Amino acid sequence: MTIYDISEKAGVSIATVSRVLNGSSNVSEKTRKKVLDVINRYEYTPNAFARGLGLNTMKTIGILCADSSDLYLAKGIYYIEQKLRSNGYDSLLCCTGYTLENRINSLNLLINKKVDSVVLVGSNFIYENEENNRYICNAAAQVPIMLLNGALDAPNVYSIVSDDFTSMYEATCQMIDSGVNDILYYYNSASYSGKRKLAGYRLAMEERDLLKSPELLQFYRGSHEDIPAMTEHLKQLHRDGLSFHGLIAADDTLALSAIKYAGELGIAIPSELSIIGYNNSMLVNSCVPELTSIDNKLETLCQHLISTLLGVLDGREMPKKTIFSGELVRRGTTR
Amino acid sequence: MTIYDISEKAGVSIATVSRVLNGSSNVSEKTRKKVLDVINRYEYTPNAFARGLGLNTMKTIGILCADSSDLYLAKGIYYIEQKLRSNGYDSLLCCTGYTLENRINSLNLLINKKVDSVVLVGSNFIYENEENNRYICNAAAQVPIMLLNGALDAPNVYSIVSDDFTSMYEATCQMIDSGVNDILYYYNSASYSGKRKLAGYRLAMEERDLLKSPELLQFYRGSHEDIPAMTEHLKQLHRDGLSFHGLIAADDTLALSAIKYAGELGIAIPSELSIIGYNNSMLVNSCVPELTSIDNKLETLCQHLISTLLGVLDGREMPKKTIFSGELVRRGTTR
DNA sequence: ACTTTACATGTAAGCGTTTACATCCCTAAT
DNA sequence: ATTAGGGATGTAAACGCTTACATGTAAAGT
Repeated sequence: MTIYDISEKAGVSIATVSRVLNGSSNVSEKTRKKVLDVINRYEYTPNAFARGLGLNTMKTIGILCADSSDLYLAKGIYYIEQKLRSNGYDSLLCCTGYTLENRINSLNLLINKKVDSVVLVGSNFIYENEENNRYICNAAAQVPIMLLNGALDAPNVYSIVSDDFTSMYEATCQMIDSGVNDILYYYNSASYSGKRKLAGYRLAMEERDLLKSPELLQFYRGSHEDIPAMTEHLKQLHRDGLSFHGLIAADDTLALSAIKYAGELGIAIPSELSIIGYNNSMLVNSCVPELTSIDNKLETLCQHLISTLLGVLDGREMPKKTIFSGELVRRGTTR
Repeated sequence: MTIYDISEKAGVSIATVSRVLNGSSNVSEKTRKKVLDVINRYEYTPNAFARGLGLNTMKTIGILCADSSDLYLAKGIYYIEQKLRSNGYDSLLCCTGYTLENRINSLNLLINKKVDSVVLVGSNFIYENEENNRYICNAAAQVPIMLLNGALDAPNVYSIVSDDFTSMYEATCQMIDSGVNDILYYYNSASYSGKRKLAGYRLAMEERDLLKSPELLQFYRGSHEDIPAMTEHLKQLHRDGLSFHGLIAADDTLALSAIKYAGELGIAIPSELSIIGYNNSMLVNSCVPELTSIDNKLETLCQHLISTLLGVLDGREMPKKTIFSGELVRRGTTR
């Protein structure tokens, strides 16, 4: 069933059919009805390839992320997908894992698929090394690139970020003000936002001259899902004699492992150990006591990302970088 | 940069360029090299639309799921996406939510996008009412449909399911054998696999005449992420005087809420309350004690789904339904 | 009544591939 | 030397749509 069949059955030319298909104004109400009628009767839908060839767009946005099974990224993908769909766009998902080469390949692949834009979900896509970010700039030469929680100052790339630095700074200050001086920072990522979070903690601690030992910065290598391994890591630190009465984690899973660690060692929360997580994910309610966590307003970020994207695709001038501040949500793991 | 530019620069016809692009055999090694050289030098990539128009396939598989932010579904999507990519296919993701109308729309949309197949992730897509499943059959008339954890006997639809019935039956038997007679069944979905799980529990209980009260079947309505609400629900049951020394949950989140419930009421696990969850997700390690849970081998299912799909696309005869059995992974919430 | 205008519709030329078919040239068999 | 055969290459038609341009028609203005 092609546009020719429809035009024939409706007794008009293919141009007219195409016009009603594309909502062109130059069609009389009568013929529009007639054509629409035939289209519905035969359940005709235009061939997407041919349409793409003609229009050079498929109303599809590429989504690139490291790992769609990550709790936080999955949420981001979900919001973005939803909001795109309600604006008439589809999304093409690519999970790249964490190697640069795969990322470059996936990005090119998406662009070859003729997506109208690609949004990079998560800051793992931004590198310290300028050279490594060139693949993003190359891509941006073809289509606008949207960065969720990552920032890069380059033509045709737009960044939507949460102010992780300030969130972490303020959370640390508040924990210090509550009377905790020896605060361990527990993190597992050296990504763009990972660095910003760390910097926030660091500033708060250094301002008060509390960052006495490099041991207070603890990096966990390993799967972002492997809570037992994280717990074990903390227990090892304990055995090694490291002492801390506060723990700030760069992710809720890390914080959760701290709760387990405390539970297994009989350390009381929050009287002997205060804990703050990050992301305010569903995990915060899964534990006892419930986890104090920083909410970085993912849905707001996504909402804004999509409206920026739609603006860009519409040819409007849009802000290159937008920053949203987060919020500390207090629960049982802090005083 | 089109195939014409390349053919010109390489001094051959577009047909030859197309042949090397598609790995056709009828090209001399010398010209193949020459053309490849030009292609690489100019970083040419064929236009996906034009190619699609000619070949009528885009090497893209549609993925339909209710909610990609669901822990379990997200994992499934991840595995499928990975395995597709490593076989040269891309994936187009659609989250439909839980209404039939949205599903029908999304499915049609994917097919209009000319995907080569669509895989439905999660059994929420299968309805009791035969009539409601017709949308799947309609779709199957166009492209093969793959069902992950849902089954439908229809032409051109292939089902890959875990044997939730047996897993649940055996888990229930084991809990009974461990000395627990009053086992609450806690569930939140009446989907295809939801029903099968329930039936497994039911059989085990009824065989021993232990299903004394309908109160032992507790349905939780509400967000699959809202653990506090689930916990509250259980506490309400307790207040209402319902007594149980075992709880089997259709999902780990539900089981987690039971752990919280026990914690808040000072009920000892597992001596006073045994708990079994479902999915063996990352949540099982996030709590104290760690959660005994049924692993339904999601990765195996996905692996199998993809190889079946590739077989089907390859024109081979493939099994219409494949069943994998699960496994009870014992941890601290059971004796 | 005749021109102008504006709107509705049709015609045909792309868009960038794939591929059936035609052509050419070279090798090998007679 | 002649010819059949086959591999390499080119030509051109298709794929199904969009859209600039041409054409036609009816209402409005003179």
